[in-house]
Amino acid sequence: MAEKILRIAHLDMDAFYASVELLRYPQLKGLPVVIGGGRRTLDAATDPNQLERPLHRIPLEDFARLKDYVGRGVITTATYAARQFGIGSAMGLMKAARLCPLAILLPVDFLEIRRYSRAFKAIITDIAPLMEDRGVDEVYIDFTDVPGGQREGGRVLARLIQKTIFDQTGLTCSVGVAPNKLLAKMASEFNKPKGISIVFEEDLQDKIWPLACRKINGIGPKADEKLRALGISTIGELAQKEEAWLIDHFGQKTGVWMHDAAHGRDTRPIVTTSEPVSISRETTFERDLHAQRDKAELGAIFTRLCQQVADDLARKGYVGKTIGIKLRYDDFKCVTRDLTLDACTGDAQAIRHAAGLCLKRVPLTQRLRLLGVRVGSLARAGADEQAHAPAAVPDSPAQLF
DNA sequence: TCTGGGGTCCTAGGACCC
DNA sequence: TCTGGGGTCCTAGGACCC
Repeated sequence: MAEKILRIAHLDMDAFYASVELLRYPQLKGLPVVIGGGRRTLDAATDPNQLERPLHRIPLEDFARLKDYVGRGVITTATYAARQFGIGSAMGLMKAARLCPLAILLPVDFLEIRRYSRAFKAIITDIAPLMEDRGVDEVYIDFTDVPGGQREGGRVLARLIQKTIFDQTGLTCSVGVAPNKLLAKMASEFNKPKGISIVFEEDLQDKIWPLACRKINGIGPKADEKLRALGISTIGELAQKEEAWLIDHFGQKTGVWMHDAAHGRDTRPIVTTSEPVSISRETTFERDLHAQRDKAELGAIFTRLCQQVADDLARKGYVGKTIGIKLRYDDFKCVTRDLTLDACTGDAQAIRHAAGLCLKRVPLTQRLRLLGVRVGSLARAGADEQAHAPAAVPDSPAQLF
């Protein structure tokens, strides 16, 4: 019997949002479909009175009505047929409408997405219990000690999981199996869709070094740009650099990490459970609002956000003691302020009060496009039942704007 | 006619304590 | 009265990810 080696898998659902929609609307296969939306699209999608969710043709000729409907929504995903028009994820829906007036718009059905997300993860943990949740459509799985996890480098188990997910949900996924999370994540992208890629340590030069640095999970647009400016565009080129040189240019921590990553080294374990660090709610307004002129509207939104955060905390069973706000101005510049209380709270009024104090520390002459409320430094509710005295200062929402 | 929402982690400076 | 550190907490901003 061959020696047991570390086998870490990264599983990524193929076009998850679009695939879930296509299960419901198979007649849309091959058509340009964009999935996403603003508040109104989402309201329509979750309206229990609408038994059948409408399919919306984007009518270019009625731009005003469309704008009113999709607002400032962005695209979550687009089918391949839509991508051919230049439409892509995170693009504004209005821009997409211009690029492809006949595209079909589907609101994201979050309940359905969550249902399928839970379903495929349950299938995985039934087969391989050590799973790390990385969002709705991605997980890491430790194959090392699972039956079949060592056969063909993990291919046999990957195939079993793929097939079981497909048989039970109709959805497809791609899997990469490697000695660690870093390499597994890259491997899962090699053969999309429905791909399986097996990477061993000795594959580093052949399979990893030719890739762009941007393929490393953790190197984003900024770091990539800086690397390019230094004449480095592939992982292989990055690997040629001395660690000390990278530390000089990127700092101690990032420099060491980059050097390790380029050589395929990653010792992060699979994390099967984790506690949240913060819980927040934010909203982009349908139009930019002014602190003075739109005082009432902003005040109402602010109060609603605080209430939503309080509800989220209660539902998840947390309280927190750092209350923060986030503002985005009409020029997209962003500021945050926070305030740490003496004790944890989950109370909407207390959150509203603390957030109000934060708001007073921020310039409010410019129009706003987004407002957010955050609670951090979380603790489990009821862990210590210290009665948090409600602030003596009267809550005065109207004065804040 | 641009650009969502919900997160995590890191850095860096200042306060404050030992 | 000059010269130190280290450690922790708080705050603000930013990069990055899904």
